[in-house]
Amino acid sequence: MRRFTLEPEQEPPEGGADDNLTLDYEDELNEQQHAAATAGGGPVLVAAGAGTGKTRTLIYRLAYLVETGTRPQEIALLTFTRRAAREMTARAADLLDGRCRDVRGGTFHAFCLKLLRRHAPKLGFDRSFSILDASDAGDVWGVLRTRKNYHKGEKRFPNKRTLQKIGSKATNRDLALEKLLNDEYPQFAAFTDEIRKLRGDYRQYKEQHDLMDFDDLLVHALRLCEEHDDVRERIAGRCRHVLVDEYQDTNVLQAELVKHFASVHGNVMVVGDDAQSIYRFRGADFRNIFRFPDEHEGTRVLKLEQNYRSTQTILNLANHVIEQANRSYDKELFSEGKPEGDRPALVPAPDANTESRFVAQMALELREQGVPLNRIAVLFRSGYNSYDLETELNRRGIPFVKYGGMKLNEAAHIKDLTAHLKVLDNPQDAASWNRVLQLLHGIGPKTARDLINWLTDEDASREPYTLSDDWSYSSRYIEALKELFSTLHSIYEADTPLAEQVETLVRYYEPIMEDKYHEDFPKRQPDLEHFVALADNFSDRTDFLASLALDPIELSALGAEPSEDDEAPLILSTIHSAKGLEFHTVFLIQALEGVLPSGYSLGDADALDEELRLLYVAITRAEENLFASYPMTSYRRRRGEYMTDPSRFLSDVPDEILEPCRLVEGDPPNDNESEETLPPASGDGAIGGDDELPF
DNA sequence: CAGACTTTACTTTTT
DNA sequence: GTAAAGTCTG
Repeated sequence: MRRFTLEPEQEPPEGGADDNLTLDYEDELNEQQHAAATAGGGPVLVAAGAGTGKTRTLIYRLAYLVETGTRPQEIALLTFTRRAAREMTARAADLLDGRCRDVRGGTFHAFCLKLLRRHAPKLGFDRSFSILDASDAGDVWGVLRTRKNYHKGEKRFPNKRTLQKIGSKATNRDLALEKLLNDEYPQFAAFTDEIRKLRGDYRQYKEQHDLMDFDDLLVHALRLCEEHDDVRERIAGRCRHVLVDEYQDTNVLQAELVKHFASVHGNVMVVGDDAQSIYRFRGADFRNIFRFPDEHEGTRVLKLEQNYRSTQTILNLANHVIEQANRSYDKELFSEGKPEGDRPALVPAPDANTESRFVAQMALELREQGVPLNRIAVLFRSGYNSYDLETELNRRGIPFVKYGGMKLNEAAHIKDLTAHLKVLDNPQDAASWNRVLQLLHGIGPKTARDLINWLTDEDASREPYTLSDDWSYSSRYIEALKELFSTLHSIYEADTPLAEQVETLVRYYEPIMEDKYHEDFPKRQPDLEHFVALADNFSDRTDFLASLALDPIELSALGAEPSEDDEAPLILSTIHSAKGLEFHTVFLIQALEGVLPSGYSLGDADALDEELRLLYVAITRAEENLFASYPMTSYRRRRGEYMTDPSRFLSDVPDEILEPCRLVEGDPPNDNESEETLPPASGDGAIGGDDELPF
């Protein structure tokens, strides 16, 4: 017999021999960054303060690994958003002319999805299982809740949305239902047994119908690793290096997953900042970052401390704010190589619209000074905090994009349309059938339920999307149902490209939408076209639906497609969505008690601390200027106009750190520097020449 | 039983 | 401004 000898695989050279490297890591990075980027194998924890070049370090880390012989496919880069993953791999690819492009990366959820698509049968699921987003999941809870008639009881039973939240929290925090209910939902503690039963039903339902919600992606990936050693080894074998960004925002499940992914090669680097943990509400636990060294033996802890982003005056405020926390954070940020800068300003405005005018005017002034609009961000706690500003910006024709608002797939008409696609993708998906059927005239909750029972009948071996003889349809809806089925069936049979399928559905759905939303049909209609265009980027329906769920499109970003010569837009963003980004100037609006900190957090010290960290994140986004503003009066439907209080986190900050300012209406008078002037209150003709800008 | 209509309560942040 | 629950009518 002939023998072949395989040459041993070439081991990547460990650091040191930097002669062959194309990048000068020592020159491009500071000492601490360099240490992190070129660290050898084994577990490494990088504790990085805000603005210390964390992203830059990770990018150079990627480049370094690839340059020293790790194949990009064997690097797993786990980030918090897809945007972050894309940006990072693209920037690393730029450094090494494309060589980093094949790094495997994405969110935990997306990464797990890929694993599960491959291995789902081992867990009793079909490979083509569908994904439920939070609202789909809520719909399933709703179906089960009605089925059990819990809503008819004497006392108020939690609604489907709340049930979904409760279930998800218990899963993500790995918490007993009873404890969660007692601690956080005492008003529903009496229903513990019912909710537990319902949760069992929910789990069973998903298994029977090949559905996974967001949490299941983590839970089942974990099961895969725990119950199938061979699979775990195969997966982990392909993770020669695991890199995790924003580790302070991982939950218990994700921390476990990281351990499994690194279980073969043991090369895992996590980067994070406990002071920036802002996802407690979805089960994140900043303590993960402290536990990491205990869980991974031989962890080296590296620190990034020098801040390159912000001026010292901005950092003074950040440091002062974070000191108010119950827990202490050991990092004191100091600025490196930046001028002192202007003091951050605290700007009270008489009302929300004045606040909006202030922001709009300042943004335009900065723009005149040569700061591009997309280097200016307006940050706020919740999506609705910017409504007034959006109106004001529209009125002035200032272009903007908003992150963290309504998503395309959350709009009712898009959900209707997607439900049809889901039913095509998975005829067992009762929640989607429920939505689809109830769009038809003559079908309400009861009829829909009966029809669904028949449609999703397990042993039914009939051709899908066809009517059956042994069912008595009412004449009330039979015509509509026939049309629905013939549309679905034609798509099912024809196997046309996805975009055409969607096109067909749009043509079917449009009249229904016109009827259902006739008052704002014109506003919604363009979205349907966008949706078709979106589908055109995918060839596989299941992929399209998964991407829609895991990588939702900002509704506002769709309307304004960036044509080349359009000016870059002003950035409006929730603080959460602004994580990891930096801007020349930051306006923090609605810095109000009850908003930031949110009214929901007031009773709970831990929750309050998280609100404080949120403020800290907002402040540390700013490079040069920071304006925190709030309206002194506000308006709410029931209460009418009322007086507000500024955020407790900002009201007691010494003047040397946060400069109190005053807004003055009217003509620009004296040169008092602490006063910003506004043009006279609007009305149509009142806008001065300064405001008529060449947009 | 569906659907139009009314009343009521609630509305964070994201994968 | 919306979604869920309640009420009335055909």
